[in-house]
Amino acid sequence: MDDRDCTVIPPDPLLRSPVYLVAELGKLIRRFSAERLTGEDGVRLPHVMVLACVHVEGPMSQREVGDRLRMDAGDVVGVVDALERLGYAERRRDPRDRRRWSVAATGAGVTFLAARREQAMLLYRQIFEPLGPEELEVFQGLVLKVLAHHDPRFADTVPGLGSEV
Amino acid sequence: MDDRDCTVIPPDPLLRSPVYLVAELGKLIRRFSAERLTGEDGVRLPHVMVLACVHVEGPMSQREVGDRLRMDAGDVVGVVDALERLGYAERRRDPRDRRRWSVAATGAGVTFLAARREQAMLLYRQIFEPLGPEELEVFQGLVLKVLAHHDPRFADTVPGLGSEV
DNA sequence: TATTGTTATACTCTATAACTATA
DNA sequence: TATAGTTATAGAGTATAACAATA
Repeated sequence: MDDRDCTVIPPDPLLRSPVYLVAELGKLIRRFSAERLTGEDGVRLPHVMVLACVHVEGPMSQREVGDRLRMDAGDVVGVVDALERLGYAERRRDPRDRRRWSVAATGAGVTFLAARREQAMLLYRQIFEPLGPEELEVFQGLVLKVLAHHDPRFADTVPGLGSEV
Repeated sequence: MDDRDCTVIPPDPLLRSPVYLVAELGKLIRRFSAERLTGEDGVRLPHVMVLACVHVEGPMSQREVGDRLRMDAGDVVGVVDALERLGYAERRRDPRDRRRWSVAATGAGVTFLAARREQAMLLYRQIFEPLGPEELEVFQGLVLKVLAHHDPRFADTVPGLGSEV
């Protein structure tokens, strides 16, 4: 048939273009996350990200969470709603600016995060398994270089080491 | 509190994790494509990919297009519908196996593709502008390594050079 | 091969409330 | 004060991508 007729131009430039490859890698990550990271409670990657954000960097407004994680401010609302329903995070009015809600992780949230973070790290080590530590470092550096070029907010993200989730 | 106990790393590991970085890069690419690649006729990236596929590799069935581009077979149907409406592609019986439909690019499609491909290449050169040719090569190699590890179909995609769209 | 429907993500638009700054 | 402008949150709604189920 014509599936494998060893064309003179064997592969296809499309299948090696960085844009296509990044899209495929994104699919792969989403599939992995959905299959093996989504909890019974409906907690998915964005929830873990937000929770980790307010835990690692301390309580902050929803707007700040959105800025940090490059999430739409409106979408943060829903994620925090879910986290609050689960008792993993809580909102308090910022007494200094009552427009703001300060989002903080609760004790239960921290406990949950510890377990889920382990799970996530294991998962992502599996995804990037074929890359050695130096290669992973190079990879992160290259992606950061591209991102920082288009979004100055990535510039202050020092290209040092540290790959958790 | 427990926000800042076990962490000596100031910025935030999340903001440098490969998973997060890939997701952000995906957003960037989608934003660029939507802003500067979407045609008046509603032709978007998937359409260009499918058209390029049947042009570069020759006519093939929709199922084969889906396999090549890792697209869902059902989604290919809609894309080919649109391409056919625009006169850029056509479905015809495969003369060698009349049970099969084969999708082929029309003359108008090839003309359109040439222009749009130029546009796409320019766009993606801009996205990956900060990377030099060697760096881009390394980047592609690393992504391919990860993909091939999880999807054997990427294995035969030789890690040679060739970054078009 | 085609149709239909579901889900997640990213985004837009609008409304409201609380803040800031100025007349 | 009073007024105008800005910001944080919230909700509704849209579009796309990826996929499942089925005809």
